[in-house]
Amino acid sequence: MTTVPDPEDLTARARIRDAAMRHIGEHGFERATIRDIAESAGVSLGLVRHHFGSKQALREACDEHLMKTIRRLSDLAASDPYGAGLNPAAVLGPYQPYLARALTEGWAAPLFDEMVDLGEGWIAEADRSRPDPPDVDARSRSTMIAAMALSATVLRRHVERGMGVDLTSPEGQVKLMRVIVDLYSHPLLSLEEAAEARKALDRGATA
Amino acid sequence: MTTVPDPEDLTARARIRDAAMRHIGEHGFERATIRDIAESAGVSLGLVRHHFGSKQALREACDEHLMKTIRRLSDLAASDPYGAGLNPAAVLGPYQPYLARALTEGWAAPLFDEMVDLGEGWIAEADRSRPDPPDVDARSRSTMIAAMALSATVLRRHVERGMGVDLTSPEGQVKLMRVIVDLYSHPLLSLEEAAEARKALDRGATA
DNA sequence: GGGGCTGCTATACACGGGTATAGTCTGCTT
DNA sequence: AAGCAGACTATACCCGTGTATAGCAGCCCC
Repeated sequence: MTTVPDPEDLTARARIRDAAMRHIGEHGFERATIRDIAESAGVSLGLVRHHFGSKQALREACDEHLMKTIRRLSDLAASDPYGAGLNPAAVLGPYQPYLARALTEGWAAPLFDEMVDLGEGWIAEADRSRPDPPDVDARSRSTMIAAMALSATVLRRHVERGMGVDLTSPEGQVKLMRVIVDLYSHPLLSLEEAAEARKALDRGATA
Repeated sequence: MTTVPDPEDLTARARIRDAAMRHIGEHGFERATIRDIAESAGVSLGLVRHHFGSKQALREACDEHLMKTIRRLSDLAASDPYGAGLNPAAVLGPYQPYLARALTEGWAAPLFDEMVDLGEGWIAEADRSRPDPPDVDARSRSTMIAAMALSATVLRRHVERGMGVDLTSPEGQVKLMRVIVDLYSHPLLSLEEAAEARKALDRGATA
């Protein structure tokens, strides 16, 4: 998107980082090998170590780059209220697979927390015009909303199969947004059903 | 939950399988070693191979066991409408980490698809009492709902951090359910906002 | 009671892959 | 011109881990 610069123009260090993000995104951290990454970047094995020191450090550099990129893109998307807000994944483009790995393989906690922070303020504001009092704190709700928003990214393969589209394609993105807009504008539970469910929980029916 | 049988009672084969599910769930398939699994199960390295043949085959046996367990539990939970339906994860107990790995590391597609199937019928029924016509097909919506329902399982660590609870504990489960019930009974988008968002999508504002 | 099966252990093999080291080339500074 | 630093390569090391083989004990069955 937006005319990616020719790989030849990038420094070797950047090429290695990008290759690492692709490989880790596709295969996961363990299965991604430094040798494959080096080959993908068109450099020798030793150069990877020269620039990053270790595989762990390479991963951390990728994380840092991801954070920086996401922050930049989310600032950019803040001006487009109905575009990116609902589907943060849409903005990430090629970084999506890496993000999914980062989230599910344990790291990337700060990124998730940042999303929760953002949503928390958003929710607190929405609560002011809400008729009934919320049953749970805004932060917990924001956490679940963040998790749900990321579910399409994290479970991308399954969602693509279920919806029959390629989520990296423009059509796929539009389809996904339509689904999300529809779901978000129609409650899955009526207020009565919700009240009943809460009662069941109050009775301690967890077992 | 429900008085787990004493590990000593289980056959070695079952002990190995259970240990594998724990280890893979905790560390992922790659980082889980056969040696550690064998030690956890209190058997020798060779016995694992004797019973399962290869690491891949061991994983497949775990998948099969997971499927069987989930089917059994979901049948059981079908009679408890407000209990498990909203939060399938609640039912899985110790199998949750393995399920998360299975979903994010590529396998377990049939399981996800089964959830989508189940939800699709559920949604088709709900559509009949819906005032406005749905914007997208039931299957796509069911897919996203399934993904969202699994997000707490897949992103468990992050959700726990955000909500400040242990999701394996009864209190954590109740808290999670309360959040979900609240979110599902209150649309995040008003119908006007949704209409506006759809318009924006119609105009092709994907970029 | 010997043959053969199953459950199980111990040990060895092979290799992938992260790490480490030595060395070359280029360009810049003094 | 000397020399130094940084980018880069080639090669070797070595440990972890999946896989394979050989062997042993108990048990059933004719």
